[in-house]
Amino acid sequence: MTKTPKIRNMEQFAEASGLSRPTVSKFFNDPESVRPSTRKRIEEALERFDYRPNIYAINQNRRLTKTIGIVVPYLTDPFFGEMARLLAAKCVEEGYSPSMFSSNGSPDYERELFDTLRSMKPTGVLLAPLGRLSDQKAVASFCKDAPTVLFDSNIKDLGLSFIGSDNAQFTSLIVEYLHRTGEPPALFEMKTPPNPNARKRRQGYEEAMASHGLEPEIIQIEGEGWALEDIGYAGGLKVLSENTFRSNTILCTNDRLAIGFLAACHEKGLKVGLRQDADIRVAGQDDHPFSRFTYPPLTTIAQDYDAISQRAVEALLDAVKNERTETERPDFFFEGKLIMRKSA
Amino acid sequence: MTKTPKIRNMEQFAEASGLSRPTVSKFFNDPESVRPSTRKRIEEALERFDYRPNIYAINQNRRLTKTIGIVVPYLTDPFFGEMARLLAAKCVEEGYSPSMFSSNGSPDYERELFDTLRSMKPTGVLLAPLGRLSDQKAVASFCKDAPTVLFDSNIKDLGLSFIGSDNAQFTSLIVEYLHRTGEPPALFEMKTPPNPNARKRRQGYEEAMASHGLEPEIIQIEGEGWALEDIGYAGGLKVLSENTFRSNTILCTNDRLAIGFLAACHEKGLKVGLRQDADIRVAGQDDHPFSRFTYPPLTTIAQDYDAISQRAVEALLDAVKNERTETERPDFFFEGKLIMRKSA
DNA sequence: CAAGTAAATTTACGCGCGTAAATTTTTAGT
DNA sequence: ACTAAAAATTTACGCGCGTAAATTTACTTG
Repeated sequence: MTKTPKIRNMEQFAEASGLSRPTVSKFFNDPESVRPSTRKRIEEALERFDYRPNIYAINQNRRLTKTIGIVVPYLTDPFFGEMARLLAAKCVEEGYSPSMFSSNGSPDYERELFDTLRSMKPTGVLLAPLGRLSDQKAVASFCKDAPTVLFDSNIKDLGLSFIGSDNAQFTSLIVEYLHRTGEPPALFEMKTPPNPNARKRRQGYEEAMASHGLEPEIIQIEGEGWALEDIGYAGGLKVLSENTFRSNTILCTNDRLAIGFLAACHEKGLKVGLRQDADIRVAGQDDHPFSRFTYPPLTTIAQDYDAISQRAVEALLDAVKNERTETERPDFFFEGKLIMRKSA
Repeated sequence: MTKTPKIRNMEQFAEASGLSRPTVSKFFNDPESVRPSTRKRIEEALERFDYRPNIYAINQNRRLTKTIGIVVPYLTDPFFGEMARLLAAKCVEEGYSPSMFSSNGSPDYERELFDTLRSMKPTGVLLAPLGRLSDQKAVASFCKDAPTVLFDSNIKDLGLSFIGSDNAQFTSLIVEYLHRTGEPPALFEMKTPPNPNARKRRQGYEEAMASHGLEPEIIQIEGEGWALEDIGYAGGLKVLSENTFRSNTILCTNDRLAIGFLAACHEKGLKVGLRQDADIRVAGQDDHPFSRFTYPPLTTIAQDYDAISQRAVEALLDAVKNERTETERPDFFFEGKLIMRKSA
């Protein structure tokens, strides 16, 4: 544990391992780039003298650093917490240092983060933009400055690639299920959703209903920002009081809204679920980490967090490696899996 | 928006603003350290030529960087997501750049993070250790290397300070409430909790019960790790099936366990809540972001996230400023507020 | 307006490393 | 064992900034 004299810099470490500094430097940039025998000598020296190159000195001279920025709109949202966590882990696996940021739902702060990220000279950035709230010009100019892959929330033609969900597939899958097992669903959504996925899901809903020869029924609620549970709760109370919708099956645009809507149902004394004596069925979309623990457990469409984060990192590194530009912009839309629980 | 010629370094920026480089350097280290008139000149130049000092070059020469590390055990847990988010925001307010990390419940990865953090030469680190799972020696040696303030999870005598909750107060508050409004609670806890707060809360429970002249009743469940909802659910199913406890009021060590336990109650067809016709009352501790939306809404004790994060940053910067050592180690335990909802 | 002080400037060095060019050593191939 | 190729070494420069010391300039106070 206690390692011998203190190594101050690469010079001293090179001396201690009996090599020259440039060779050691090569090793740290790519261990494969030196002869196996020298690699072994360096690795042995690393055992004896704990030394790590000064990250700041390294990065000062690199045009691009071995860093990847990760930006999510709101870290408290477990969906984004999980994404940030998985993305960071994948970056580490690939030998990069991730830097995580939360834009906290604020376009101003998102813009500040762009400046911070620019000054970090990262290899690339994995960005879940605020969506509708984002300063579109700022995002566009940032994407020009740093290799950026968007995820979760798409902005047309921006970035090297977009990784997200096939929202239309999500909705058609669950509409089909709900229709097959009971009344066709009404869609419960925000009038002005912060995230563009909502719009795609509405379109998906309309198409899915049409394909079954059904009349769509859309319930739009008020509310701004990212406190989706609150918005779903307040909006739910309102529409349940006014009783302005026909269907006994409510499909929420996303799980967070559904979680709020469920609370509103309980507040109104409604029995939720797929049993005969239930008053209403409720479904969500996303398979939020908590959806398994709502009452009743929420029927929803699961995103494949792991696949999405994996692909996002791959797409970024691939684009950087092959010096792709925004013109190609391959997008990946992952399909969701129906998770049948007791709420619908 | 389009700013004139490109500034490559501080030299050129100094020239452009008609000042010398050392003066400009002083400005960036502390804008107050230059005369108001020169400050104005620099700020005007900043408007015209967007320039930001190279962070790597800056940090290379500083013994300590203007960086603060933030480490949480698990970013997907909204409690930690929220703490990380708030801590990062406070750091920014104080003029520091936060770096967030999640140790992902892994002692090995926590140790790796320590090395990463060491090489970052941060001004300080805000660390929520894994707790019982942490490599105690590694934490201890890290605390010696970098100014570290612990939060959430205390490890005896380590770090410059500890910021957390007054766990005994939490428990006594809610025990008093539950006792006053119905049967005194049984405590529902993990046999081997990952976090030391659990132990404190059990002690608090035992004391509180004793102070009311009541016999404590402790229900211990199996389970390892941080998937607390799952553990609470599985453990809940088990104890509800065996029906081995007397009280109709269950106080969970924390909200996440309670969320799992609630799901188990529903699975077993139990009516939860404070109404006459309910079978069981359930309460938690922490006021987890999701607790407002459980069914029934969870009665709990609220941590003051904002105050805790504020104090943690203050404590760290204060200790660094005054070069405090681990010997003093002032600790802060915040009191909780009873949040009465419908589950108990 | 003088002296005294505070601030800015000039000059100069160093941080720890990347990296290029020229040279020497080691390795692989016949 | 000899040669060509590969790898390592030596030498040297530069990156963008912090920072110290000595000096000059600007501001404050009576």
